[in-house]
Amino acid sequence: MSEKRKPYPFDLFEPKWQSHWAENKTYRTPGPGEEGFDASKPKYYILDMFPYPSGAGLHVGHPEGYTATDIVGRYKRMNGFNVLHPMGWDAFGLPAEQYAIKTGTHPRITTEANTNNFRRQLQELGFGYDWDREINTTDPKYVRWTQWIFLQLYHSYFCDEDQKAKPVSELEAKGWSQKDIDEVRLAFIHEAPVNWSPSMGTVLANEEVEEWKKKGETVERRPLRQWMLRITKYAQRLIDELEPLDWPESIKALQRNWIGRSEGAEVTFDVEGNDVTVFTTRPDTLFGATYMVLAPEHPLLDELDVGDDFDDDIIKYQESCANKSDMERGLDKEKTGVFTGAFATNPVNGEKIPVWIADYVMMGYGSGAIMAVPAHDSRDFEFAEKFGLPILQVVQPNGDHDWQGYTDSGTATNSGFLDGLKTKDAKKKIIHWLVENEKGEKKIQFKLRDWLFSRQRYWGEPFPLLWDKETGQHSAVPESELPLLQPEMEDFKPTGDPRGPLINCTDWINYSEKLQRETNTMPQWAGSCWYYLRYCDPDNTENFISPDAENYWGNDDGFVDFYVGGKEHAVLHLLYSRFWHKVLNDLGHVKSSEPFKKYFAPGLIMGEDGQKMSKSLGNVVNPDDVVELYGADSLRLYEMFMGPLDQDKPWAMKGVEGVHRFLAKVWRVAFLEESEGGWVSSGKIVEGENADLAKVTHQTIKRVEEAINTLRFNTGISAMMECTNAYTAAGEIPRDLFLTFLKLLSPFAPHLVEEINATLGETELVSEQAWPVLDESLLVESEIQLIVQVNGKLRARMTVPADISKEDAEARALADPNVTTHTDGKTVRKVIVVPRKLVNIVAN
RNA sequence: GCCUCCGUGGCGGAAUUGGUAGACGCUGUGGAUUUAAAAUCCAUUGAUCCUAGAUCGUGCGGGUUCGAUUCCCGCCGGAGGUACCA
Repeated sequence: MSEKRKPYPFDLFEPKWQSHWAENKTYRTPGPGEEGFDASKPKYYILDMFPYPSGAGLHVGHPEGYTATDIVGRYKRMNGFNVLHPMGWDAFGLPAEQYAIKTGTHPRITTEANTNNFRRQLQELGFGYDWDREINTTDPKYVRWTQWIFLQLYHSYFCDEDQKAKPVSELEAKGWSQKDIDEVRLAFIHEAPVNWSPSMGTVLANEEVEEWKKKGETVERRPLRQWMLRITKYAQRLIDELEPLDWPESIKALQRNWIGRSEGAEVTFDVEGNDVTVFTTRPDTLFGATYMVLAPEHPLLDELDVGDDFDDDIIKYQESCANKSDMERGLDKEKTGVFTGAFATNPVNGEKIPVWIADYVMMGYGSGAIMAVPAHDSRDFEFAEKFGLPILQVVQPNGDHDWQGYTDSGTATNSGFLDGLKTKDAKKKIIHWLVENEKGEKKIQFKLRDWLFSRQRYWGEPFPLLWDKETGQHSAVPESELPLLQPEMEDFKPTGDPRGPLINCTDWINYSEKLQRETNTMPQWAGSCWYYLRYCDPDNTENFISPDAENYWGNDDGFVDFYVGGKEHAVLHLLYSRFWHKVLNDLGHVKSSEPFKKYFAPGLIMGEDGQKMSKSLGNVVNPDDVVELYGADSLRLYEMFMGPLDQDKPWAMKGVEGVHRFLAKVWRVAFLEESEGGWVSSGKIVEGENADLAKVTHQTIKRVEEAINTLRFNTGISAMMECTNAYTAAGEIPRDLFLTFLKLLSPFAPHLVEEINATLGETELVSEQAWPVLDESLLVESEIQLIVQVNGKLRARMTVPADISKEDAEARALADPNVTTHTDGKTVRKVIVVPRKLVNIVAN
């Protein structure tokens, strides 16, 4: 019966305000052309990564970033901005499909239930989203434009000369054949070994393999025809255009690393009458190449005529490698390989060197062939040692290092015309020589690979493409037929057919006598590649975004002003979005070339035990439980008070109690508890003035503003706690100061603030009022404290007039008894006076 | 191995153009209020010397400086990313 007494009645007023906001559309943000739009205001577009609405519901990690953006968004609103702060659902995805396979429940049903639950949870946290702009990637009205954008890629190629995408119609006009156009299309079909998951019945992108393997799925290599997107053409731009963005350096580094740019040279060797090109970052070591290694899959191996004995070895070795993924190859640290029986001719000196195959050379990087310089490459060194291949020094190390296995730069030696040159200069000279002699050229190589874009799933956007049954040529579905939705199905089981589950829907597949539909679907990334654009104009039926909306809400130097979301998406999602945005930019559909001007990644919230939250560890905190016990404001405030936003930090329920107590303290400034448990006016809010409280309040304005601008919310909350402590101690608080304070707190704890504000008789919502203006004059101190150090050690504090002269400060410091005890018997060598800070006396 | 970041009380963390280390909160201890509890309030809470006051103290070792948590060099430890990428 005796329910735990609530320190303030959040359970009554939080739902009340949430309904009020929803009914009055308090956070509705009209855009250009919409009723109530005020074009005179500046705009601010602040965006959260939209969630995948899983069956498990919201995790306490979600509200971390969402609260941060909510605070910044509310702050900007109060400062006169039109703030676009939307929310939606990245709702395609495997879990709903797998649930469908198990239960027969259509993914659309599951998805709807999950989004409803997520929406409820977010609304119960009081976030100021404009729910009229809600989007869902599975909504046919959204799918239509995802497919439309895909067709823009399909109809484009990358022009190397201008470094941008252009319509393939330009090539058609020049008389290019379809076959040649397909060689350059941004969306193209390609047969290659891919990661096929028998357990899931789909292929996966390289980037996804490890994630699913961890979850227990099986993945194997298998050659299949797949749709790819030619992201590699954008590699250089994706690096260069990252530079000016306001992103954390660590995230930029992650992307650069992933794109993996290497400068070097291509060198052509003759192998038994065939040209074989290798890529090397150290062309200066060409004289030290003592053998060549081909990847086991290298096409040359089929051409070579080396005799049956060698052929057998080669085939045996190829078979042993074929079953291993790149990842597994990496795990076998022990070098393996076989001699092919063939020899290559080193172009620079005519040396005959043996050609080997080994799986430490990958077909997917460079040309799938290397010149091995064992003296100056650790892998080649290891291989040469194991197989007794010659090791020839061609670099004289800087400093006192052993030349064997020395991989840094130095001075060329045993290298003919390069001898004596520093590595840097030797590189230049040898490249010049290679070009002159038509044996190679300078080359920039990237690790980034083209994006495997097709999946064999039901719950994804179907490709709006058709195949001619006779010619085998593909073509696009007319735009008027978009969206192209999946057919209704009862049975979602994988067929084992690598064309995916849609292959069973014969009615759907057969488009006409001649034409058949593509049965692959797009990966989950597709919808999240462009959703930030759709929020600006979510109901547009003519265009994916109107030029007016694009123009008003976007920036030229990065569309979204501020993007917040987990760093687990730092590489893939952010890279894919940037790629699509650049294509849309190249084709003239958007003005900016980058989607996100500023980006920030909140840290992970760990379990109370300091470990990552997981069901198996039983340390997961459910936001619903926290809201039930302490209210939404407490949850919001706690997540911001835990520590720096970008840092990983452990959950502590005691900490929630702490901020809960703080909010109760604010409540009790305005209210007094009756013996019956009700609340009446405290009578402490009065008309009047109080210079001390005015000073504290204005200091708090300053500190909270700084905290919001630098995303260090924890320090802003500390400031508000100190301010509240001052109010509590004061007894009576001037009404205008308290109302000012409420404005400061409102972005953090909007429910509590609106409730107090309304009860005080104010009629306008705090969130719709202007942010307080700092009065610097109130912060001016007439007296300040100076500290006095002797030899850098604190010895005394003195209260002095704020405008004290250096001379007076020095004189008073030297006379201070706490100072003289430490200077007596010593000679004062020097006195440093830092105005308004300290006096340091150097004496010995 | 490489890239990026981090290391401050019992805990989360404050303190940046180098200037009082430990703000704010949690925990602990003592007290007030209460029939009791909840809630609330007050004091105290880096270590050592066991009062004063002093000494030590921001991972370790150096350096620059009147002065270093902050800047520089070299280590140690941790987190994340990536990895036979030629």
